[in-house]
Amino acid sequence: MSAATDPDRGGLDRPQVVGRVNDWFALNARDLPWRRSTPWGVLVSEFMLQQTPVARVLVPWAAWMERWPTPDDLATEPPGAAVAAWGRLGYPRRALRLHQAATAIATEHGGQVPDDLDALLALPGVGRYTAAAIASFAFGGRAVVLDTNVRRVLARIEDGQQFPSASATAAEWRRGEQWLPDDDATAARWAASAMELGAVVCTARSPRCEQCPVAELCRWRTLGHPAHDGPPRKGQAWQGTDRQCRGVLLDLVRQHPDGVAVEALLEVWHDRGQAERSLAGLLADGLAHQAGPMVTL
DNA sequence: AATCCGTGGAC
DNA sequence: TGTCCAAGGAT
Repeated sequence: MSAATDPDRGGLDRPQVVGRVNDWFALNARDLPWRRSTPWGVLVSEFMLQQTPVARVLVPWAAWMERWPTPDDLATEPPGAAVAAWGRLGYPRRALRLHQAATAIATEHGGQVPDDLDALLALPGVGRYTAAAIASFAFGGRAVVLDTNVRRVLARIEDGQQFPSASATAAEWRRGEQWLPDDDATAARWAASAMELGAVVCTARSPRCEQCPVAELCRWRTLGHPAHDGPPRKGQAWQGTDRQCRGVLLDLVRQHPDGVAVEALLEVWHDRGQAERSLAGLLADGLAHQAGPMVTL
């Protein structure tokens, strides 16, 4: 069966799409600083970019790399320094995991970020996406890089759907393998270009189809941009949650490098019981530490 | 598999 | 103004 008639591909010529998107990327790639950095710089950027937009990462990433240019530099310092430097990027446990990853790289990999997918996957805070991203972006390797952008791009081009499912399925990872060009260089380029397309053109809210290099090949566009019809995509609750409470508490600790009294800390949240529970969680997670009546990072 | 885990910008 | 969503990972 030819590629043009294979129903699994929706009549899509995948190599043609890859070629067009890669050509588009060659002319339109953003000049992001981690794209001209070291493997460590790439790793740091990937941690920071987990659920955090590029625009908010640029400044903290530069400061981080200035202060800790290598994994050894970070591993030498206490975890609290990483949490402090993380600032308001969100999900501060990522700072802890980044410190743990740096420590593992220092002790188990001679201070060099590994280029092997399995070795990367074994690092704290590195999952399937991040391992593939580092292998591909930092080392030019051939790996399936499947993030929210790529998932949305493929859902639209090939499935004709506005949005992919809530989380990546085994079928999507298999399909990602089928999309992957044979040679390392083209595969690495595709990994970056597909993500870039999703990030700046094929966006979730307002896709810029007029700027898309594969608009005439896109099934979603051909079908007239049908709205999402699957199960409603539920947003995360926020008001009054432990997450909000933890955020408030940790922010106060962050603002006081010399420590905050437990009593003063618990007073900033209206629900005493929830504040106590949240503080206990932060302490258990290692995001905060208590010495007598005082709490520090 | 479903939930939890921060923060801020865009609309 | 409130909702949505952003280069996910761990449990």
